[in-house]
Amino acid sequence: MYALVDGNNFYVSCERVFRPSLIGRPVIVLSNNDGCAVARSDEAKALGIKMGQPWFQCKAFEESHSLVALSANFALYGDLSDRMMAVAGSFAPRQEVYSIDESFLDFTGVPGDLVPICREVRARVLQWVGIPTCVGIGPTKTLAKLANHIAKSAERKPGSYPVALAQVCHLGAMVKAELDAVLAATAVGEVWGVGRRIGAQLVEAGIKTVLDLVRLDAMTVRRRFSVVLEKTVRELQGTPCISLDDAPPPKQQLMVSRSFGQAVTKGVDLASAVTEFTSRGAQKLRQQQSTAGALVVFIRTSSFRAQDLQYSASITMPLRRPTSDTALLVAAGLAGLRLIYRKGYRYAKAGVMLVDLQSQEVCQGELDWFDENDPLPSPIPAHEQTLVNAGQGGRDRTRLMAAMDEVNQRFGRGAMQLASAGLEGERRPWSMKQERRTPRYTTHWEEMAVARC
DNA sequence: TCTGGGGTCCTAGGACCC
DNA sequence: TCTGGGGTCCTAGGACCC
Repeated sequence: MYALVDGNNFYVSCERVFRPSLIGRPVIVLSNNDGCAVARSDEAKALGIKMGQPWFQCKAFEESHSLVALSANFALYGDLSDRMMAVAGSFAPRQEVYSIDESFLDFTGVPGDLVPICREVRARVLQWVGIPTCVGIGPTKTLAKLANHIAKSAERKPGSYPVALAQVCHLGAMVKAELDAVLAATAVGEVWGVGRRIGAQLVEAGIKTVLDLVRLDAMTVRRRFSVVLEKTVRELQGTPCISLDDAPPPKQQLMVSRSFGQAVTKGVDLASAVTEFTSRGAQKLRQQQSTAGALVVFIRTSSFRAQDLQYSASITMPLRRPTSDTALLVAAGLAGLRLIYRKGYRYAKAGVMLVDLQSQEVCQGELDWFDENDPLPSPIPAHEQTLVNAGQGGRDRTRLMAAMDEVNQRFGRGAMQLASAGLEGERRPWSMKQERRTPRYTTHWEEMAVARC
């Protein structure tokens, strides 16, 4: 049996841990640049605010309904997530952390009734971390996900499901008639793996509820739709097709991109953004002990600004050899930027993708030689190449990167960086708008919560 | 004025191989 | 007139997830 433990309105719940006055009020958390709502409290959902709705469209609720809107505080959410995962994980032999607010627990081999165990999981996460959760239990991951959805609905919307299913719902423990009734009351679009597109196609074909879907023949589904949906149907029927992944493999690609806080026109500002994004990417790369074989850099204007001239471009920069060296990757990124940058546009976003990732253990050997008349010069400037190629150089660079990561770990992100990243403030006109961010209570000494008697 | 930032998997089709 | 039967690898695009 699997259990899915999922934080309720996670970002909002994190904010409420340190500001209990927000409990009971409509609260939303905004995406980067305070762009749109990415988390909503139940009260905010009741106001009709949709997931992903632009902030300027719901701003009026601030006045009319005392809506509280906060900038995303990922330092806080990430830290509370780690704590929540640790507490939940202590209950089962295996755990897969699926996203910032969800983890699957694998109870295979654990004796006894899982419902009281999962109630205890819920209670302990609430007491030790302060985050309310719901738990769904089922013989497959898809059924556990569905059970979680039902547990949440039963808690939020009384009357939608039997009260007994609220907060903790065990689909594997139900008798058939009871299970069928619950599945018949759940829309097909709520199933994990059924998105907007396939959901609409299913409804069109008369398959409206989960019960309709679970009663289909898996092979027919494969023929009429896809093997992906076939797996989903088999999972709903109780046959596990998606295994628990408690040690996810390293990422195959890494992306760092941001929309800018304000439109950017100057190349030098784009260069500072590309430097920063590439540096972040290189750091992530070293964290998972990978190297990148190529780097994609892209810039684009805002498609929402119809009155602006539109431009979007990207370029793939192959690296001479796979690397995780910040300076080399940034050099490639900036060389790419030079090739795609055009004057006269109001840029809204830039990003860097690191691709062709492989383990840093793998290292293709190469003879060191340079031909000044090389008709296809490498994108990496010659002086950078000599830096790494010069005998000891490789090892020294690795130590340099390790030292940089350590400094930034200890003194905060950005404590040590490349000069082309620019300094805070006017040298970084592209930096994110975050006007409503709460303190990073648990990760920054100077922002720690103060208790007053 | 103002619209996020990441990821994965699968399939089809083309190029190429023997 | 008649033109095989396997493979692999790569890329682009679509669908999904949070």
